[in-house]
Amino acid sequence: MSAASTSSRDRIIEASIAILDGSGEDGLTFRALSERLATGPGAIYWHVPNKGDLLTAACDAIIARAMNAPLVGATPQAIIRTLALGMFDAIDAHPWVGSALTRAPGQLPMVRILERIGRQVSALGVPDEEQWATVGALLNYILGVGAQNAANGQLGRTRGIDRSDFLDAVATTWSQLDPDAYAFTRSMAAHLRGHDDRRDFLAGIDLILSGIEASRRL
Amino acid sequence: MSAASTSSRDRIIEASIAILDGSGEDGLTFRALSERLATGPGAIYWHVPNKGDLLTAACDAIIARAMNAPLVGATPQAIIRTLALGMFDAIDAHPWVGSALTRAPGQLPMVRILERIGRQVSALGVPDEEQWATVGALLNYILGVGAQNAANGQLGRTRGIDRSDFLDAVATTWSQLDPDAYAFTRSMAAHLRGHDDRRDFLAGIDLILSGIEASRRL
DNA sequence: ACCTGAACACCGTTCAAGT
DNA sequence: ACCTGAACACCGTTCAAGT
Repeated sequence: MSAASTSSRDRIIEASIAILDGSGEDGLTFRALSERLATGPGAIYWHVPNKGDLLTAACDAIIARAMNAPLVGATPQAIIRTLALGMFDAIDAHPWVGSALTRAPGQLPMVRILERIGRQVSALGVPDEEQWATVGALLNYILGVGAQNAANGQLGRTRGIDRSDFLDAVATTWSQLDPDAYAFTRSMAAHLRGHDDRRDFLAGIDLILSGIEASRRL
Repeated sequence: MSAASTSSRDRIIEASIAILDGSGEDGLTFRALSERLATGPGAIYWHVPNKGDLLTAACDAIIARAMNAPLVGATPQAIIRTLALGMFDAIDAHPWVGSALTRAPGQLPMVRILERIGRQVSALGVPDEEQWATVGALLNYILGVGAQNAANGQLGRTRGIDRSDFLDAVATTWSQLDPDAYAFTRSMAAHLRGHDDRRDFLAGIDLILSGIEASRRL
């Protein structure tokens, strides 16, 4: 627990996060990593078993910070909203976390989120046999948004276009779709441009929360 | 529209689906693909611009079949349930579709789902300015489950363990977590073994649907 | 117009050899 | 105990050359 000392493994993970933030998932390479750490590719394998585990460890470092933030909120609902927003902001700042999360099912990063949200679902009074499905709904929704954010970030980097240019391009494509076959999608093209991701994310959380409350009243 | 003729591109996509189903995402290689098609790797590039687009095209073929199935259901809610289950079953049969979907945001596969679900959300009477967030909640939830299914399938293949062995391993790990720090996760370990993914998936859809209905009543 | 297959510039991972 | 760096077995993609 000596906060001062930093192990080789910690340095590897920190360097990985820096590379992932700067160059995305494709940028994280054992060669790039070893260059940054002024060592050989083989050295890293002494501390980390493979690339998948390295990505999960980097992901876990981010999730741990987000989930250990102090929880303000009077009600379980308010705390769930705070936790969900914490996840959104973490993934927004580190888009690669969104895809890293889904690739490590049942592992530590996911468990941290499961635990935090699960306790609030329990506090909400959801009966035991419904808790798993209820937490799952919240978790999978957060995961879906996260994965989508990750994909957008990745696309933006590889094609060198920023977010609003990308949304513009999608909106244009949508508005040129067949009016009969894609009436709804066309009607959404306009919304696409100006919409606030964070606000929409929270609206989804609120929808699930009110669904939980409605179920409780039956 | 001559259904009898099959273009080279169609043959490439069919072969890709066969490889993806049999060997997973890592198995889809331009070399493996060209071998199956009895041609050279370069030939494929005449019909498909790159691997990403190939994956999206294969994904779209699966999604198109699922979304074009005849819709039975008296109410918009019932139709949404049918559509969602269609997605679940498609991803269950082709796990790679789950991750391919998230990697093609705003593109055709996603638009097909958006359109089908969006129309029902509209039929539900959700006001225009809430439709985007509402469809997004359903879509992102489905996406999250799909991505998780894809990851499970991938993990199962690379580590050569089947689903129930994997769940067993996760349940064992969870039950050995710290009792104070991970009380909720530990209590879920038992549920993990016997749970029915498809039923839980539908429970999540119903939670969102009842959340939508509750919002409408305000 | 479409196909061939060698070649290029990379990967993750291993492993003998060092300190 | 930990690091080095060459080597192995792959990738996606390109492109001159063919038909």
